[in-house]
Amino acid sequence: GYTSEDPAPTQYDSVQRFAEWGFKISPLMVRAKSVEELVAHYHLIEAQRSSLGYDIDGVVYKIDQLELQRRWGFVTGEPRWAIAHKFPAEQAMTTVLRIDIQVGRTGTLAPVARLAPVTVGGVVVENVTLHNEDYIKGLDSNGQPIRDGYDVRIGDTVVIQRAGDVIPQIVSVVIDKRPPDAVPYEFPHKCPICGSPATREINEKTGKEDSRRRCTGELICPAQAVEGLRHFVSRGAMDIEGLGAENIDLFFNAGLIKTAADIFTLRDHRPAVTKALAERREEQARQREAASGKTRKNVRSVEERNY
DNA sequence: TCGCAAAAGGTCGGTGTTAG
DNA sequence: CTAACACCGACCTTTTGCGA
Repeated sequence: GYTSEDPAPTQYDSVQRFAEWGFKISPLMVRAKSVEELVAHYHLIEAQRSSLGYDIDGVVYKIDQLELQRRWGFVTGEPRWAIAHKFPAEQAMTTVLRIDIQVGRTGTLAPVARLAPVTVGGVVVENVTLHNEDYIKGLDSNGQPIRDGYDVRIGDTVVIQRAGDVIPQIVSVVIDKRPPDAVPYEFPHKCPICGSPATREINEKTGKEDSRRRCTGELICPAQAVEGLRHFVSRGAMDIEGLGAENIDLFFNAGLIKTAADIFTLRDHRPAVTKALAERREEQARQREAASGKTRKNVRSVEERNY
């Protein structure tokens, strides 16, 4: 919000003023004088977490003096005068069913692990990004081992968490549960969409191999074409309302849009556009019909298995 | 015109990369 | 070391389109 002047010279006293004005404030906020006091209070709140009646994922430490907050300012959109101390993320165990490769706008082959559905932190997680070829092997971008150096294989039992309580992430591989017939994942050297060679470029200056393998098909690759179109209409680019990723897919598959220029002559193909939209609605109606009745029960039974 | 459902838009916070 | 940015999955809000 906006204030014409500070309610008080400090964070703590400002919030106390809010209380005087009738706002509800958290009774758990304290003013600490040392790191030891901060950490002690973190553990105090952690102990009360489950009985609070609302969800929290940690605590935030802030510089009390508002003048100092202004002086310290921000770096990359993040304040230098406040930092979150999060509680350990909830973890869950599940298995890797498959590894799919997605092809992005720039041709990047992005591996995604499909998981047996598992509830973590209140949501059902079925996918987790594997980032790149080396990440699957158990190496970070500097060649250092991650997950104790274990690779991820189809059939593996893995521990996942939602990093920052948001993004699914594989924490570790339960090596004792690896099926005896599990084999190392072979990262494709051909684009799964267009079949063109997928290569890792060498950085000219550093001589280092790019961590990403990319499809060399460029314009002939449908995946790159569609992703390029999605990017073109996205908020960060042309920001075309009503023409999102779903509709780009529909119109591309119907042959109505092949390049960005085709978007601007869509009006000349009104009957075909209407037909494509109608067909999608019918297809969705069929799927709803087929799924009705059993979907919810299935989802619930999957959740129960997790416990 | 209204109510409903689906689609689209927007956001979050991690990882990972490149450029300078 | 900083800055900028792509990417990812899930959730919530807003908009759109349909049938009554």
